Amino acid sequence: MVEDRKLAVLRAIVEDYVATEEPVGSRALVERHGLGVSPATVRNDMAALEDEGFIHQPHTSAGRVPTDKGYRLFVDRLSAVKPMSAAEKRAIATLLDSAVDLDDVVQRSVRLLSSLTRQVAIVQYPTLSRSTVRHVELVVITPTRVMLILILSTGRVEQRLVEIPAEMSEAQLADLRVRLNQAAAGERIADACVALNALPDTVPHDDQVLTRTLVDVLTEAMSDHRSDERVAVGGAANLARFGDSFDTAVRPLLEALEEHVVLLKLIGEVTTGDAVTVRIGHEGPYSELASTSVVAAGYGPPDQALATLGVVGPTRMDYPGSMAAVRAVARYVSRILDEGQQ
Amino acid sequence: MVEDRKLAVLRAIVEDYVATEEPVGSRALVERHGLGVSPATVRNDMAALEDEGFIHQPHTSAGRVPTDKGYRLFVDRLSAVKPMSAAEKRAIATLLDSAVDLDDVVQRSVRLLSSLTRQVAIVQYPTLSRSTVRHVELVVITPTRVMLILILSTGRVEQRLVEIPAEMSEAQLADLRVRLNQAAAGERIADACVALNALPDTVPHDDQVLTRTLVDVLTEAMSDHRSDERVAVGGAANLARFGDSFDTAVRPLLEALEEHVVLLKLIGEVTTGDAVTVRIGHEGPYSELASTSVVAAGYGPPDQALATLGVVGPTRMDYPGSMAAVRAVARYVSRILDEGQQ
DNA sequence: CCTTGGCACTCTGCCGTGATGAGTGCCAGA
DNA sequence: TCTGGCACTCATCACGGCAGAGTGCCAAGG
Repeated sequence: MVEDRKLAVLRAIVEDYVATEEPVGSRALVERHGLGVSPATVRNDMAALEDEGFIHQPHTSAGRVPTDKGYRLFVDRLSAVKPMSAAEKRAIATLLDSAVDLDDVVQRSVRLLSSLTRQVAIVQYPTLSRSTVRHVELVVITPTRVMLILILSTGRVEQRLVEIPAEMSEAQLADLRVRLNQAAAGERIADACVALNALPDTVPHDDQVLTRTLVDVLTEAMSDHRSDERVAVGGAANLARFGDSFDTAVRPLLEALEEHVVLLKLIGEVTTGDAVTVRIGHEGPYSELASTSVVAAGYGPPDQALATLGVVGPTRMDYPGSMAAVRAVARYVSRILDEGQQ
Repeated sequence: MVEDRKLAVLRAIVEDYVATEEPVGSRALVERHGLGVSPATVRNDMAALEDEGFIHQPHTSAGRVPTDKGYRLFVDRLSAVKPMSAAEKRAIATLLDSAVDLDDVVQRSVRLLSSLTRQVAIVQYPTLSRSTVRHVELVVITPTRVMLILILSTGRVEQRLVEIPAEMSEAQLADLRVRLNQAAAGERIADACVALNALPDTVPHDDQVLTRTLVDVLTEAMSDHRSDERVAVGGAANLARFGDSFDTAVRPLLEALEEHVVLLKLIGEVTTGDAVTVRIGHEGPYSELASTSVVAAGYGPPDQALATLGVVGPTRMDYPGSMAAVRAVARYVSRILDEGQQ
């Protein structure tokens, strides 16, 4: 079937171009892949593929390079996600299992992803919005200062130092601690905010101001967007590997890496939950990053994605490998977080 | 005085080279700086400076470029730390004043430093070793799991989830909390470890195993070197500005930025407390970073440096400006931390 | 109808050449 | 001690020609 061979040619072009980083010609193609036809035949197919917009030649008498559309077809129909080797799986498992806390899990994931894919890795911290409040703790620092500690189901801890208007007795403190936890513990962030804000009206008049102060700080801490926006980045050194496309890929990416909001938007628009999302070149939201691709996946409990992780690299990247690594890491991280949960 | 003019020539060469990034010749020198002598005279001085190893010419018939030794002389004797403008001072103050917690202070400092100097900024988190324990908190998560929270005087919070061998009553928990705090609160890390480790012997026999478990986790958390080694990095996008020296400067730096241990060693060997340290090119500990310089300063309470912050860039950098920015930020951060202390 | 070998054509990349110009070192004179 | 002059050295650039890779097209064969 002719159509089949054309797709085989496209696949071969993508694979060769990713491997060699150079435009690939018809001769090299038939030699390296056992296509069983002559270069001339391949040339005809290439001309057709070019007409359809899947490949493109930088100039007459150069080899062909896949277009974004070509990569898209490759990812959608021509590539199988290649399974991780047993050794890689073991490496992932042992590295992540020995993480001591949430921060550590995220840090290790970033390192893992970047070294597995030899690409820039991005891991979003679990978002607050979908997690629940596990505990609220009050600690007296000085007579007029209290440290407010908020522990969430994801393991994230937020602390705030609060100035209180007047001294407070141990009994008051204990009472308040109980009340705060009754209102918030076990609730989702949004629900906890509502419950907490109703709290001041239920306490003795003398405590109302104090309670209001604390509740305000708590709700601020919960809705603090900083926490939603936190990401970890790693593997920037891998950018050095494609020093050739410095201005089109390295520089814009370096700039983007500083802007965590940009990164979140890059890897963030993943709705499909478990599946791996691939955004190729111009498909992404930023025109400056038109020659980079993103491979990302959500992670978290099976039913709901807490956050996203992924890698960013040049459009000319090893998609099957990256997709496999991203999927594997996302799964393991989900499992780790799930275990830490109870 | 001849010697004086030679130094003036060196200063002019450094300033011009930093500004233009190109080897500077005798003619350009007398034109741009009012040296009052002819190019020929300057050439003689240059020849002398070259003999003494302060400057160097890439090839015959090229202008001169300062050597590391030349930059060193410039930094030590020829440059005054240029004071920050009032606007800059205000910007630093307002940005840092609105930080909400330790993490935020560090993050903001990194951003500040990198945007002030247009260089890569590195800020070490305050080290544990010199800080004191402010409070230890126990929170029951499930009947056999306890969240242990350690709050330090620097504002740093460490949390650990601990499996306990048997269920524990509220009373036991409260008792233990008091005991732990009596032993550790207010003490330096090292002293707290000693006191805590003596604790299990003083409690009723039934509680000994439990206490031992918790104490072990606490001491582990305190001596956890991860925390000593934490650094924040920012401004990597500024690396894009010297894309010319990609292989000699950008690539090694990118690689170093991943290795936080390396970064700590880079900015870390500062003993002088308040003063700004400059390490130029080969003076540093890593031969791969021979064409980069580090400007760093310790910060923390007046008497003791808690940690270090600084910038890394090409040897061809604006030393007076960088030194001023580093010093200013170090001072403001010290003040902020000091205020947060009480 | 598809495939194939052949052939002319079009580029890019590379190399050697020569001209240009910036910058130096040195020397003799003020 | 400074200065102007002069010969000299290199890097850089533009130019032209050459080799090589790769294509498109065509006519012949399965």
